[in-house]
Amino acid sequence: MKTRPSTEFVLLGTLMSGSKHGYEIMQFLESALEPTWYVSTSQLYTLLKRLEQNGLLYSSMETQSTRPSKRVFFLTNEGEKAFIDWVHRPTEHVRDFRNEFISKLFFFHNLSLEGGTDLIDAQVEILEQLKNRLQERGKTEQDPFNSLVYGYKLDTVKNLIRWLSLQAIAFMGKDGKGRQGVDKPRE
Amino acid sequence: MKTRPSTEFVLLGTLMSGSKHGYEIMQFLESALEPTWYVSTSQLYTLLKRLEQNGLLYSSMETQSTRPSKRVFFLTNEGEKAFIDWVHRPTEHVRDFRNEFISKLFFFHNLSLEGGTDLIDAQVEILEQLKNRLQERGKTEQDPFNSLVYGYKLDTVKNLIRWLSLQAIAFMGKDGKGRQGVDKPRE
DNA sequence: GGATTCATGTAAGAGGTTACATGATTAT
DNA sequence: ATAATCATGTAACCTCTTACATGAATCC
Repeated sequence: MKTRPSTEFVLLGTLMSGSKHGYEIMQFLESALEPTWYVSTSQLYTLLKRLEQNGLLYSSMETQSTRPSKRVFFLTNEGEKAFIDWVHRPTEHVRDFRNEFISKLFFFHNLSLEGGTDLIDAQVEILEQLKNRLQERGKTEQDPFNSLVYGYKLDTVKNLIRWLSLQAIAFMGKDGKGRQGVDKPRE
Repeated sequence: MKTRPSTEFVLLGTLMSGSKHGYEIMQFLESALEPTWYVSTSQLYTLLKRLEQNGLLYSSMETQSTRPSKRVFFLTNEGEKAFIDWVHRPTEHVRDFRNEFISKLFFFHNLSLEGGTDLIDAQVEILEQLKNRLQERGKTEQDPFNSLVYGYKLDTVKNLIRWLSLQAIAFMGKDGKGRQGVDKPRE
């Protein structure tokens, strides 16, 4: 299965609150996701074109009297579904945490989506499993450099878990929705 | 100034301990840098060719009786200098820490280079500055999502500093060289 | 007889950056 | 006058991944 790059989902996400044209998306990303996500204008227009070709968006030109005409983009049902699936899915790789996971939190907040704490729980679960695998490896590792590396990774993962359990949970409770399912028993 | 990608420096580094042919470099990376760096064979040969074209390596074919002939690569003076410069330079961006900085530590260990603790000190210094900038930003930030993001980044940077000061320093002291300059006063 | 190891590469494509290109309007 | 804002794109290039291509020797 070919996975779509996160940047495309971020663009889809900006259209969840209503149709926008390219320049408007750019401004939105600059103001709202500034410390998290950057998309160059050239890439922005390229991606929008591709998303339309793939049926996740459609667009129509709007002529304006005193301004250049603009191409306004709308989500298709497929596009909306793709975004909703993505935003509820935890991040697989630690390297994607900073951009991808954090921008998911942004959309929970920005769009007042439900299930934010469930996403955090699922993400913690994935990291706990990784933590266990790293601890196993660390035990049997003989080489001092490899031990250092596993120690580093373990340290990183533990810190992520701590941050998720404290800061991210607090953020969701305060500002995002997502209190649904708190009583759902875990297996 | 166009900066060469880290993968090229890693290849140069593998040749610091003596000339090798492509397949040998591949095996070395698999065994010694396995949890840190991966280079596909196709990319490996592409990069070796490019490094030779850029004058950092030269090669000669060696025919073998019972095995396919192999192209053996040697560092040029320029190549050696480029590696030495790179390996002593701290990493600018946090996102490059995991691969780039850690593989620098590997080479200090693997090649018994001097100045490992100096590199760690310089890296800590860079992160301290970043930490200060993030703390400043955090103070004035009003938006709750942006606060979360700055908090996350600050947390990450603090953890890196702690890891460097404890684990990385201990590793250098135990196995790598790099005790030179320990008495050098800091400003 | 079949899998693994040894050994080297090319080609196509995906994702992203940088540079280039245009042009009217509005604010200073 | 000139700089910034509004508004959309193309082209070239870079890094890396995936797939393709070959072929002898040795191990099981």
